[in-house]
Amino acid sequence: MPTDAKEPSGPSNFIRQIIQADLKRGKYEGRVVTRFPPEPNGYLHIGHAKSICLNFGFAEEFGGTCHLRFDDTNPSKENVTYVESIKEDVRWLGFDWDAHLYFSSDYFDRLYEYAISLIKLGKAYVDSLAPEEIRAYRGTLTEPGKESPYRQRSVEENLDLFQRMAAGEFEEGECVLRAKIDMAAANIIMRDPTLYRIRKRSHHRTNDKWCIYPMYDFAHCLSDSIERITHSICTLEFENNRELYDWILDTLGIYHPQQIEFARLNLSYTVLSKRKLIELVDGGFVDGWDDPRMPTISGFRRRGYTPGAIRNFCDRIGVAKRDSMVDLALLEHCIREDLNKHAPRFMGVLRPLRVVIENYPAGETESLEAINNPEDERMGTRLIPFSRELYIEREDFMEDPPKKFFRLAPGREVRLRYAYFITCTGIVRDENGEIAELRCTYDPATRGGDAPDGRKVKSTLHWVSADHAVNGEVRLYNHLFTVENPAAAEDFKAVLNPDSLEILGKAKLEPALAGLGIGEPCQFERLGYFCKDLKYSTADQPVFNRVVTLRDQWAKIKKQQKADKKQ
RNA sequence: UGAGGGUUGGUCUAGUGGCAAGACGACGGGUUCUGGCCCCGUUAACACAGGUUCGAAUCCUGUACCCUCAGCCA
Repeated sequence: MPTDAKEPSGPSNFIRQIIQADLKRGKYEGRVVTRFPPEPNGYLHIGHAKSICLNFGFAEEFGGTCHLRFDDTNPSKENVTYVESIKEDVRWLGFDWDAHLYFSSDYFDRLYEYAISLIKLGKAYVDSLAPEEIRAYRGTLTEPGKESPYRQRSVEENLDLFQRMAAGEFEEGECVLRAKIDMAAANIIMRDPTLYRIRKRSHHRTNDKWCIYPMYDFAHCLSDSIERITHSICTLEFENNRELYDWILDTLGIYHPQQIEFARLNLSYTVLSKRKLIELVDGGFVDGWDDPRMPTISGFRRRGYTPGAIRNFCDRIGVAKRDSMVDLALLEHCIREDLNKHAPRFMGVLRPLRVVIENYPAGETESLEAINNPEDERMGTRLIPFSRELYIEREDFMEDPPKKFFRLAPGREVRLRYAYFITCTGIVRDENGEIAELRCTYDPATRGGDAPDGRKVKSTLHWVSADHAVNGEVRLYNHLFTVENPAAAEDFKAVLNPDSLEILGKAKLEPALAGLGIGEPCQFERLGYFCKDLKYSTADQPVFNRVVTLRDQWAKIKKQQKADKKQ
């Protein structure tokens, strides 16, 4: 094994075992070359991240290389915008293809020559059947197909016709190049599959050089072969195509990588099909590909997820061949775990309730020291202004508190984090009878947050000094869908969660938050992790995205109490 | 009812003839200036039926159920 090999991440899996066995047997002379082959027709999502981590991960683990290859064989769907976004996303995830950036379209000349070789071998022919006829001739899952009347064309005629296809002498749909295999094959893929079709479209890289384009099955195995890939790792839906992958390379007698299939990722409460994601974007159901609710890499990035959390998630979900649905809770666990260790803490009040400390001198301000991250003392401390009028979270006060509610209530004493103990002495109501303000007293002896007499309080609240608060907008995100498996719904758009985005326009934030950079995740103590949005933040008003909530014991108790009441 | 795959706690994943393990979740407790983190504990699985074997999640046979394939998409 090469000396630069890395430790495997996560538990072992069947693909690693295949690679290890191949290495042991000396197959591929000890090389490990993988590739990530996206089609540039959409943005990358978390399912692609699994594939990226697998391919780049194995290459790194075994001291090999991983190629980034754009599978751009269909000019009617692909464009450069997608190429750029994909490169950005792979880089952001932390992977480096080094010099190995390729395009299937780079191989169009060689692919054309391989097609000529197949024709000369008598293994491919130009078929002039109409598309509907080809479908009818293919047979069904249980009945064999019929041979095309054009199947017996001579090598010379096929060569001539194929060259004329390439020269633009035929219209789209008039003819195709097909492999000559077996119209009665049990595997439908093998019933003379189409190799080349005519598309009179300009390609984003080869422009108007070609009007014939290779199909996936033809281009993919040959691209793998040309790049001397060793392990061609793809998803389960290509299992049936492996027979064709092998047939093309064997018939041509050229270098033959091994295709290995694994189960694609399914994540609860979201969809991971490119088609459905495009529908959400085009239908205006979300705010673009990078909407923080989207399961795209760019969506997670904007939401405030870190590459490390996503990589860790990919390691932990494992790889296997069975269809599965991973619980979104695992992804949330991964980002909490990362951010808990690394994110600086701040205080921010989402739904402000004004509090006046009656025995605190008006006009006075003092600074209190707060710890930036209790998990990492190297992150230091900061000063927070305190004054007579503050804001606390509306839900941290209840006039008539139920059992197990430890927070502020009339006559009750609680701690303001890093500040003082306060006791609620009165409620001020507005004309509608709603609670408009709280009157409290503070105990000067508890400065910093501890009582010299050793008395305890049941809870600690976050707060922001009214005069010093920065106004901001906060966006709370919830599951995009109301059901675990929206893909199984009759219409997945009908199960979109109407509450997936909640905008809070009147948040009061600790002044230090103004200095936080765009996209740097932080914790709002007791609430969750947030990060400043790169699209909507302005110089005078920051907009914060909630990455994920903190685990919330009280929310569970509340839910339970509500359920008990119903019974 | 053609072919190719699959089936281990609620979820994901190990196991490769010898004590069914880990993570997430859920539940309970401890600790705590975040009802966070951390710590401890509980819960809970080999699809089914036969067979081989001293011994089977693992090997064999059969059954059931699930997924993929009938694009000139990938």
